[in-house]
Amino acid sequence: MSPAGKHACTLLDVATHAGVSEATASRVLAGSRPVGDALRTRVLASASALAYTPNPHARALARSRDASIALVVHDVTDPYFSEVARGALEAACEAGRTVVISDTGRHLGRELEVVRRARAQRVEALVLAGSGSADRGACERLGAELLAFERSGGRAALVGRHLVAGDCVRPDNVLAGRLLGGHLLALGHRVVGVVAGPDGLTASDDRLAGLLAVLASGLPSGTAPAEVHVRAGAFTRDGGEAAASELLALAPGLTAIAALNDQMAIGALAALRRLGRRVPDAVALCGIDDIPVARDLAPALTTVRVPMVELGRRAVGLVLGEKVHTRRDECLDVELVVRQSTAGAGTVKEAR
Amino acid sequence: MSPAGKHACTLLDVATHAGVSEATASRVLAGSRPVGDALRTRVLASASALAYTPNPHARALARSRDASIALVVHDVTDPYFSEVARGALEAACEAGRTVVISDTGRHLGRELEVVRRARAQRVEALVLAGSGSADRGACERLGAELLAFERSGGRAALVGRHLVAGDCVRPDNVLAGRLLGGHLLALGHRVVGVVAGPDGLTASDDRLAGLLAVLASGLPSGTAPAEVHVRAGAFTRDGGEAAASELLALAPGLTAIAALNDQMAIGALAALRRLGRRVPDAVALCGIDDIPVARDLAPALTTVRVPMVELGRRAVGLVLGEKVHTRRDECLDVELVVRQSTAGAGTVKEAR
DNA sequence: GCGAGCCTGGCAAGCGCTTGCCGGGCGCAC
DNA sequence: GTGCGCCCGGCAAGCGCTTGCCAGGCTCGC
Repeated sequence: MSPAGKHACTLLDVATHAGVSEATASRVLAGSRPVGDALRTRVLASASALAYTPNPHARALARSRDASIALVVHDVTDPYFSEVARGALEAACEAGRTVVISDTGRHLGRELEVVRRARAQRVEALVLAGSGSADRGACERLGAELLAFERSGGRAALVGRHLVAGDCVRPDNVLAGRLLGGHLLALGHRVVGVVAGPDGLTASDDRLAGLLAVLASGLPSGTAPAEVHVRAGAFTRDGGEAAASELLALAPGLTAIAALNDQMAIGALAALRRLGRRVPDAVALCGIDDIPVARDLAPALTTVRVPMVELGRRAVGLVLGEKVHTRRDECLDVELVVRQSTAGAGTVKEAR
Repeated sequence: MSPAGKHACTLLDVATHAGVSEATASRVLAGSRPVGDALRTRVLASASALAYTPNPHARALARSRDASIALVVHDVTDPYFSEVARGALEAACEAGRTVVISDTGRHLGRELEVVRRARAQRVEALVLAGSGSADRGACERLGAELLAFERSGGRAALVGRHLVAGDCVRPDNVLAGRLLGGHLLALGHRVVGVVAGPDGLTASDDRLAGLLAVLASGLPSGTAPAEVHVRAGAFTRDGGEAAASELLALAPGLTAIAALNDQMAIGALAALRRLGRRVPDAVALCGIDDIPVARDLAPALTTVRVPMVELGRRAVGLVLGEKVHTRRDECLDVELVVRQSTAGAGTVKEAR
């Protein structure tokens, strides 16, 4: 079938077949300039007759702008990131874009390198779903690189973090913290341990700020403030397990542990189990994100639902959407999901 | 710094700076032909002085071969696929390749389309980690497309499935099934429910075959065969939950459930919990894959460890490795991991 | 009725890199 | 000493597509 020499057919084939010039064919297919109806239909017909597929490299070269979007995550196997990636992939696919993905393995160096490459490759858009870093210097270098990327005409979006350049889309982290704090206070907890993320990450800092604000000041209903102990856990399961162990040693009297993400809550659960502290009877436990497996843990994990897929979709939406002059910052709503890990019989209860 | 007009510097810049022709510069950088030492060093020096980055599109266009590899998964949020993706990404990164990823959302149509696009784009390699399909027609079309892809010079590898074209790397699925069967028999289970994957998927069929073979014939040690009930569960958590519910209704007397992957085991666990059947006391439960969360479930899940990351790495290794004439089929070893979900006090025990 | 201006098609010059081919310079064998 | 062949550098022709510019024909205004 078809000439089918070495390549799928080229624009020239289409143009010839339709009896027009290559330029005209290009214009109708790209819609870059109005073309008369007669020709347009002829070209379109020829294109589909020949099953024409434009060569993306030629196009990228000519336009010096690649039509794919680069997605950077810290760890694909982390449910949070894979959900975000899922959303980004869906949106990109719907927009007909291909996405090149990189996994930094939580290395900042890799992140910088990837952004640099994205710039060199002149991809049209960049979505950074890495969780950021406390390292000022690294952040500045990354920011500078991102700025350069934008100045060279690319679009960038950050998921759940701020930088000197790029639009931002994030969950309402402060609210997430407040919700957890309010929930724990209302349940009567007065000594709570917090498994935080790495210092300096907006995601962790904001969640922590919201949580502490509520915990430290009590509820409007008159509920008294609580004593709080904080340990950082790197946002990973193992980090959470370690941090929870320390907390338990440090403050044996605590009746609740709030992990700032679900992965760490899973780790904390393991620590509690290992130490023989029953959840929620002896210690209540909660997380943030509502990763899919949260509901299948035993006890099912109380958490704050973060629209992870939507974060990914929006991020892609931003970088593909029309260019606006001000930097955007979208904040997505979150919602408390109460399950068994904070609701057991032994939990101290108070009138609401 | 540097001319820095619109683009990062080009090969021509390097050549000029080094005082050689573009062709020579190209050859030393690509190593496509020996070049005298003097020139070589000059060129290399200029390249690094100018921080030269080759334009991948120009290269792809000229070579009519893209240096990136396409990775296709059915669902990035499924831990199995994200682990595989992780391995593939690592390997690709080490080999200096970029990877463009597509998530088919478990739609066969998308899969076909993606392969087609990979061909049009002339990517150098394709890694298909989709789990296949029972739909003969779809498989044939996909196989044909893959064949065309290979004939056009691309390399393809399949993870955990066979097709008319492409190398294959997979876990020892039959062994995985046998291990589970042997384990359950040894524990004394004589009525077992099996939550299988979709019919027609090699991964499911092989696991099932291994499991049934052992279950139906007993152990060499003289352990008697078991009565088996099978229900398919689509390899998803929800499918597993539904299938397990059916099994329990169908054969209330079963003392063990073997899910053919961990996701379905998680679903089955939920079903058991909902029905008030304690695990492992009333019903033992086990899965296959050993996804990271398996050990954090309560009870921790007995399963068969599948080297998921390694599957991804190998797949990339195959497509990037030297071209050999025969189709390869790598089978990776698996290992039984016994945890609490089959080890509770109430489990019927027999001498080993 | 005629010129100004607009609309639309085509020409051709690239985008940055690779590669087939040519040719100059050198070493070697006879 | 001369001829042959080899090694390595350069020339230039693309890879497939986009786009600035030009020109022909049209419409419209005066």
